[in-house]
Amino acid sequence: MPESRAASTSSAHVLEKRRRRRAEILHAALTAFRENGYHTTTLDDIAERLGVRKTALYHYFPDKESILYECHRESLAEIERMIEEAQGRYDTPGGRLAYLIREHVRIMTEGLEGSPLAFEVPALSPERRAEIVAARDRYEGVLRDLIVQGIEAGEFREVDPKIAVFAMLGAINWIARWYRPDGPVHPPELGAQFADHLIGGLKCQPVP
Amino acid sequence: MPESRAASTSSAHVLEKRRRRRAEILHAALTAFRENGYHTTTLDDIAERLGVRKTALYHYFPDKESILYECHRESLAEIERMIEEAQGRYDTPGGRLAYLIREHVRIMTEGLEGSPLAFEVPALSPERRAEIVAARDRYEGVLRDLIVQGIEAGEFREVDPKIAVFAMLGAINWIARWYRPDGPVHPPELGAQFADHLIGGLKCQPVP
DNA sequence: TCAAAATTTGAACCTTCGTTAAGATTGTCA
DNA sequence: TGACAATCTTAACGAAGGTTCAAATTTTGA
Repeated sequence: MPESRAASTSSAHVLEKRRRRRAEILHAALTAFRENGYHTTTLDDIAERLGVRKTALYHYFPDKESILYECHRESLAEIERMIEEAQGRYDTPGGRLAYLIREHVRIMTEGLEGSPLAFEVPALSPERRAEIVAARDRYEGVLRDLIVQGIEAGEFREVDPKIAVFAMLGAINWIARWYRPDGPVHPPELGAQFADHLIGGLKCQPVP
Repeated sequence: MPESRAASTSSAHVLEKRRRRRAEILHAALTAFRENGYHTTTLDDIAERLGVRKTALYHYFPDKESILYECHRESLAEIERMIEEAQGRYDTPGGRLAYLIREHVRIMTEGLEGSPLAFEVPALSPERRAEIVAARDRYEGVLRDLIVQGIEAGEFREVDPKIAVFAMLGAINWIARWYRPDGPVHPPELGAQFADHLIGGLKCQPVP
């Protein structure tokens, strides 16, 4: 069972090579999942993108769901890194929120890393789903807190923070559905407009 | 083949009964699809919700995909009815847009009708998918036009209309992912806040 | 260069689930 | 009530695709 082999038996070079191969597989899988969804993507599909037979994948992952799971883990790691970065970086809640939106958009578009996190969560086993959902909830909590702070500071009007966060995350996650790297929309402008749109909507009372 | 039987052979009463049963099946399927996704939902799951064996479903629909397809058709009909209603109803682009957002939110929450339209599109066959996507594109075009009009009228700031529409639809479609009829969020407030948030964000230049 | 480890392959297995066929039960209506 | 349609059930099929396994091939490192 190569999957659980102790690191001590292999040289650093071999391990590094293996790590890279795993990353390649994850990337191929991620793209396939994004294009066709988890369930309609077969292991053959993923293997074909790598010029290999599907059984070769079992040398790196114990089963199909684990591939999806690792995609989720990577997304979450990226999100959490982003939250770290945001700490004490801007002095207004709106500023921090704008930063998070721009970064999240970047993550969603760069390498499409955030895509599976947006969809395909129900495909995971209960335990893994719980883990992913818990992490996602933490992130939502961070956003909610920023909105509450913005309201208290008078920067935002009084909205239901929970609903506002759902609106933002919906807009961002939906990117996985329409964005294409070779399309006309470019990530930086996308992030900027999303930040303006979603945060502007919290600041201004629309006239009825 | 009861699926293609001519109407003339059956009485109005029988046809009406059959129509209601079909609606029941669609509703059960819709709920199941929404909770677990199309692919993880089995015909047994749907049948169980109706207290019936899965083969009974074949008396009403030729196959599983057709059930999903009919869900989509109903969603689209609802959306198109909504667009009709909006015609010449408000005099500013922002007003019409706000109406559409509120109504779309209502459709998404009432009976969860809009849910499958939001997700599960890739599960359809190419022909059917093309049909659904075309209708969805028309809807997006309506929204885009309203935004362009709003910009020209000076009601909105200058944004990329396409991106703005994706932000709105993302926020709205995402409702299917988190909204629960027995949850704390109530549709009318949800629709109102979404309209304020998403349209307010088009009106006001956020200070950086 | 050579033995051991790593990687990939081909073939077969097995489960799930959509689907079909034929018959039983229920409902309709003259 | 009786014939016919409508509805549902039981049993079984078959294809798709994830998984296992033993063997072949390639790579590693001394």
